[in-house]
Amino acid sequence: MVQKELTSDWRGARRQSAREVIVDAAWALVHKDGLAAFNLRDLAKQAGVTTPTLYAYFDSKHAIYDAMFGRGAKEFVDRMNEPFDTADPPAMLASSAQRFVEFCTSDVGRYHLLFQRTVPDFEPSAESYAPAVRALDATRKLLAMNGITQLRHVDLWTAMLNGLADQQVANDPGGDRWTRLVAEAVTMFLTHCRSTQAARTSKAKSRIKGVQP
Amino acid sequence: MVQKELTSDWRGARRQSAREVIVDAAWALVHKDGLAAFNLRDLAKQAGVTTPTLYAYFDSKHAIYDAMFGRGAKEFVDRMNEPFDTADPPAMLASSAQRFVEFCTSDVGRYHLLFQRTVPDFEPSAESYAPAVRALDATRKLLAMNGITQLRHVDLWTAMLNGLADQQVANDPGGDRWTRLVAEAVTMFLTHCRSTQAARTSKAKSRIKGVQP
DNA sequence: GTCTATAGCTGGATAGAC
DNA sequence: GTCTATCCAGCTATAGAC
Repeated sequence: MVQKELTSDWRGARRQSAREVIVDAAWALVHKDGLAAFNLRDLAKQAGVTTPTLYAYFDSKHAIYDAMFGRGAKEFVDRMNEPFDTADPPAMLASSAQRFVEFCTSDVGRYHLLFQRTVPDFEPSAESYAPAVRALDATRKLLAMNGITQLRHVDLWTAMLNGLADQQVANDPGGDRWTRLVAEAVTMFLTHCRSTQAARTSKAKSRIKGVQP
Repeated sequence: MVQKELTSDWRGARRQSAREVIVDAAWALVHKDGLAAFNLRDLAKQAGVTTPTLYAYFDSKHAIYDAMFGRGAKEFVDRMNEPFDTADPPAMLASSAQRFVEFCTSDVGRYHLLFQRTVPDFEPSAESYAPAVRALDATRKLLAMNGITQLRHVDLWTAMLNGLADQQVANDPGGDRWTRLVAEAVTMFLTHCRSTQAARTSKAKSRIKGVQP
């Protein structure tokens, strides 16, 4: 029951492209009707095949979720790694934040699968998850460019952006009540990190000079 | 098919208390196995009755969700409105934030039903939702005590706390990786609001004095 | 009101012909 | 590999006896 992932021969290539077609259809359905309504009968119809044919390419529904997750994670890292139209670190960070929230709110089903883990008993495989890790690394790098290296602050960053996206999706879908707050949130965050950074630095200097607070 | 809500006579009171027993059992199950696993067979067993008996007290599964939501919302407002052990507005706000995140993370199923709306096609009735509105009003009042009255800032507050709770529940259940950041987040938020408040005030003063920036 | 029994539906997964 | 046909599990909801 092992899935062939090889694409070295034309046989594998055909198989792989057929899998892609199915994943295309799956995302089209989820985008239209939401993740909760997703089922294999509708998927087969959308892909122009029958249910058993799906099982020629995937072992189970969860395997399809996994392929969908992989696709979504790849879209995510690709979007987050697109070049910025500025070299100013704070501006890049703000851009990145905008991208993140826009990515989340532009496809609610994708957001639920990738970030909310709303599918019972589903966990992505390491392969599918890998791109998401790369995206987080890119974010960490961007934060570091702004002098932000503490895990505490990285976590605060993800929580803040996730919260904005979540409120937008849950309470004002299609609107901009929370997305429009992104720039302000970034400013708030940067100001805060700089001030605590400054405090730490001056504390360190004081210690060096032997001064007690 | 209308549910009797009257408790004026002993008949209605008995009925109401039977409903409470069922809702008790429902929450016990959800607390144990999660919201996604919740079904009526298990609920009947837990409540010590059979499935049809549930329908003597509720019209549908959604009606049970609604009663559960009402209970959860009441717990929420009760917890949020407990007296604070301080009269200092910023300290009260910080306490409130701690309470909120602790409330969310202490029962994941409850968090999903109340705040994530993860049940397909379920929306709480106005009656069940009412306590949640009162809780948000209380939060608004607390923020106002700290000089924060703009809708923008209220929304930023809810997004930030929701984000912290969500990350905690989704990525570190049972831990404290994000909950321990609450105090810092509150400080960041308050500092930010004060500074923009000051900017607005001085801008207004400048306008009065006829000074251009 | 409470039970036994079951209808009726949905949806994942498979057998076997072609 | 793809189909038709079907199985089977799990679930909400109801019929009818007591």
